[in-house]
Amino acid sequence: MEVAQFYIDSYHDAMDMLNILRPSIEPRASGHIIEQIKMIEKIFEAGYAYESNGSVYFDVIKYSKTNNYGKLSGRILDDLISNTRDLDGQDEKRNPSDFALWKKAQPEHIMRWESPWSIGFPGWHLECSAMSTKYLGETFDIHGGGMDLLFPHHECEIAQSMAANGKESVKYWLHNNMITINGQKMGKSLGNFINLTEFFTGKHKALTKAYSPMTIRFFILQAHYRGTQDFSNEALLAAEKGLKRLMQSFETIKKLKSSATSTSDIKKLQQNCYDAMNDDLNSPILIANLFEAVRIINSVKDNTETITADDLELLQKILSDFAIDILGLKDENVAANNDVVDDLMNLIIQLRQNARTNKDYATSDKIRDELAKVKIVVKDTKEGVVWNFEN
RNA sequence: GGUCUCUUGGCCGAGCGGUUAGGCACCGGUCUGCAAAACCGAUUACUCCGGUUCAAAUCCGGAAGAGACCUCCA
Repeated sequence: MEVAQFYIDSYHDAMDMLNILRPSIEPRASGHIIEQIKMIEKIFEAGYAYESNGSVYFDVIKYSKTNNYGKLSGRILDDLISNTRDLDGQDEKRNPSDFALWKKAQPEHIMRWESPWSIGFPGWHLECSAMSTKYLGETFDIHGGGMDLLFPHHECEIAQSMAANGKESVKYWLHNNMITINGQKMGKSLGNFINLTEFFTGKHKALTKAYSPMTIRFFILQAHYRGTQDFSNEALLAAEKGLKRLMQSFETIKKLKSSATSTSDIKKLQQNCYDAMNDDLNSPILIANLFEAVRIINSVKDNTETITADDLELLQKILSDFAIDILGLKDENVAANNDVVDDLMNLIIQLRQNARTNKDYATSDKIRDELAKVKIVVKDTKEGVVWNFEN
């Protein structure tokens, strides 16, 4: 339990940093043994379970006579039977494709619960079916998961729920694909495994620098969830810059002035954003549209485009709705929420401005360079000097 | 070995038969004391070989390469 809690906590920490909302319920399998035993009993009553040597198995062959086992993963049962490898302990099953609902524990096994069949533990597909039924009902809308769980895990879930409840449990399945590192799959055995904390701190030999949680989030959103995605320093660097440009537009838009006419079709842009998300959550297309918004914002600022007050409001809403609420991005810039820092910076910038007025560029450049070393960026814009912390 | 998926320009990544995806990098320009930021412009594609079609990155067949699953770890 202590080990599990450690990893649950570090998982929560990482998810919080990525600005991922916490679920309302995070049920644990070990806390739902009773529900799982009850579900096995229901499957028994339906006639799709059998006991063998203290363990209970699901009769896939019988199930497939009236149901399509393999419909989610596109597998054919006959192929599965002929291609199953010879494994130890298969002799308890009537058929190699049958899967465990309850396993009798070996003497050394640490998971031990009482059940009508033996002291043991539930089969590894069962907890998902039992817990989802308990908290979401016999039928619920969306079931997510990684592509690697598609078969056999999710296929078995479908069969179990169907057998126990007599109806389809899930309306839509969402499977996200795997990630690769420099074109190679990420795997502990390959030694190229990078965890989130290592991304955030940059402490990994494959990383040349640290990448902020929002950079990672934005990077992931730039690829479609169903495709594989390749991590590399170059790609992460590109995402970091792109995100910076996107977030900068949030500041820029606040200062824009409206005109009598708009040179861009903002309503069309909004529709394009909705269309992108409606097309199987096509976040890369959505982001492309958001960059169109950025372009418009910057152009209005540069007086090469104009925008009406209504459109300006709509544009602000688009950014807020799609970038913040839907994509879950947030501004990571450290604000100067400290009056002392503000006063000091104003003083320094004043001194630098004096030097510039006197054409003492050696001094003004030195101030800028030295500030850059402590991660403070100074920019001379038409509207005046702007400074902020580099994150 | 079996089943399935993928292969896009320097990098990442959309695309589902005809229309500029987008981001980053690079090059030229505008602006700037310089830089940064921003804007404008240019350039670089569709693994290979056949086929279907007026038209293919997109459909079909084949080859090569990569990946996932085929494990009572969830």
